[in-house]
Amino acid sequence: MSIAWDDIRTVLMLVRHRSLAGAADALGVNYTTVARRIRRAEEALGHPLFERLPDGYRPTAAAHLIAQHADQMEDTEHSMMRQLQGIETTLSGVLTLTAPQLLIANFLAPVIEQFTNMHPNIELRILATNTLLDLTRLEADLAIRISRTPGDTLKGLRLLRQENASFASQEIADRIASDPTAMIDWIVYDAYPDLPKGIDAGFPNNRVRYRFDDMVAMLGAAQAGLGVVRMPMFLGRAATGLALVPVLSPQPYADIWVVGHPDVWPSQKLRAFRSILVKYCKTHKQDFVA
Amino acid sequence: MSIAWDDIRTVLMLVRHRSLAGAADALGVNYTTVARRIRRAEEALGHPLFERLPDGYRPTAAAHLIAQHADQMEDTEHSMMRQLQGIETTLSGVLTLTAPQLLIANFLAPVIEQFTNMHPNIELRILATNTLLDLTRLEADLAIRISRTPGDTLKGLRLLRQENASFASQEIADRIASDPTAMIDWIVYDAYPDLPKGIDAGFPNNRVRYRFDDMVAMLGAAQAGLGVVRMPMFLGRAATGLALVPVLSPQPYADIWVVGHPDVWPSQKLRAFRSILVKYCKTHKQDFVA
DNA sequence: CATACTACATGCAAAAATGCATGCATGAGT
DNA sequence: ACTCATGCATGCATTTTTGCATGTAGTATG
Repeated sequence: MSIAWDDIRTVLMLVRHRSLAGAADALGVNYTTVARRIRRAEEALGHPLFERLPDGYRPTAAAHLIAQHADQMEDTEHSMMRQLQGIETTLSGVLTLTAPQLLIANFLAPVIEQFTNMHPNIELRILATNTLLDLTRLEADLAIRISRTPGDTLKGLRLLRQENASFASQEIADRIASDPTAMIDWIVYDAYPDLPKGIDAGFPNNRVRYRFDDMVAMLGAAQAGLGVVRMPMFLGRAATGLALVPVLSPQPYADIWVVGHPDVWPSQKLRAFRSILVKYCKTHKQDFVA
Repeated sequence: MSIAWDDIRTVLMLVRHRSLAGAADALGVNYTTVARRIRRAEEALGHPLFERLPDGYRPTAAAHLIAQHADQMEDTEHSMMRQLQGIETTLSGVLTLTAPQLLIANFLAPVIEQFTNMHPNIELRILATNTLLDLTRLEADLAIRISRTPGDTLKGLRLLRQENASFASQEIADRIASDPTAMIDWIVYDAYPDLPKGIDAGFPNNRVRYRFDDMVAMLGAAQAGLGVVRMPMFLGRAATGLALVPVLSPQPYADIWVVGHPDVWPSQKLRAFRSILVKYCKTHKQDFVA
């Protein structure tokens, strides 16, 4: 009566995903393999672990017990992998980075290029995403985040302070300049559906015209001349066809941080990347404020 | 960059046993398999884990890091296996019991027989040993131990209080009875090399004649008429050819306990065994005291 | 009622992992 | 110097594991 560690992990995944296919995906194997490993585990333990119902596998109490412990084992594994990364000294292998897509497209691209040129043996993997990835699980080694604080248990470095302002197409900008009292149409972010605070008293007529849940889309809408958007300074400047409009005076916005798990932080690869990143940010500070 | 859990376990075993063959034994595989799994792990991590020296594999820092975490994972696995045992309700499968050899041979045999008759589907595995097995690692499910306390973190039930006395062959017993002042030869246990305390004043001449490190051997020596041995009441009575000699008056000795890990303790199989065991002990109390 | 979809079982061929036999290097014992 | 034991590498045959193709049951959907 004993069980292979790989099979423990398979039970965990099946409990977690509730279908052979889901578990198989998570494990990177075919779902038939999952079915067979489960059967093997059940035989090894002399204990049924799942009920085979017409709509899927349903874990028994024993399976839940296993999953609970396997969860702990997985935590330990992740901690191990992070620490292995942390003691890594060679400048080769993969380095995974995550950052907001707009920051990559409009600011970080040169950093990435410079890094890959300087360290051709490091394969840089970029995850452009808006959701926060879990650095504890090593979904990424480093994350560049826009937030007021670095993560809870993460180690972080403040790269830049930045400011917000209002931007619109050149045409709209001209119109506002010529008649500040005309109605100004705003494009706002879904999560903050009201008019931005701090609109200058010289522009009395404002209304929310569009609400988007995606900043890329808002940028496009502004470029197409649909209205005024509040956005970070660097973005308004970098995006073609947009002009600063003085409706909203520049105001501080969430800082830009680079964060990582303390375990992997000391790795040479990460040091190398941070050094280039920090240098680049220092020389481009002025792009982020008025 | 990731690693199979079975390979983590293999690294652990190789760090622990310091040779392919040792690790292979522990894992129940051929040593070439261990070598290949290690190579695979190194390739997966892109990291050497062992130096190949002429006299064996020597773990690198990374391997030690892995072993350290794998150790934790193993603890979790053991805890899992124990709890799985604990929720077991079927009266089938294996039940592993450990007890001192002399207790099995001279007292427990009927319990074992009765149990296997009542529960023919349970395969009873008996480890007759003097060393303490690790119940945390599930080397055994239940242990019967002679000691003053139950184990530290173990759950225990006191089965019997017992007393010691002095025994010898009939011939010696007769000689002592006819002349209490004649020299009495003692056979003592290596760990307590002096004459036992509490020898009755009526027997003034005593000396240590033999020292053994094994109780079975001492028993044989006493039966062969080499001298007087202090031993538990039940043993002196059960062993053929021995008679109680009044040199040492009966005195309390370490109790007999049945102990187990709290996780596995509730299992139906263990309950069943304990119930037979306890009943048997109750009806045989008198064999253990004067 | 036909249709598509999900979730799984099963048989077979391909791929991977394993065990075994053989050979080499080193160190200990005689 | 010779033998033996330990510890490992390598090539090959076998076994095990895996993936894929096909088939079935239940469940929506129009």
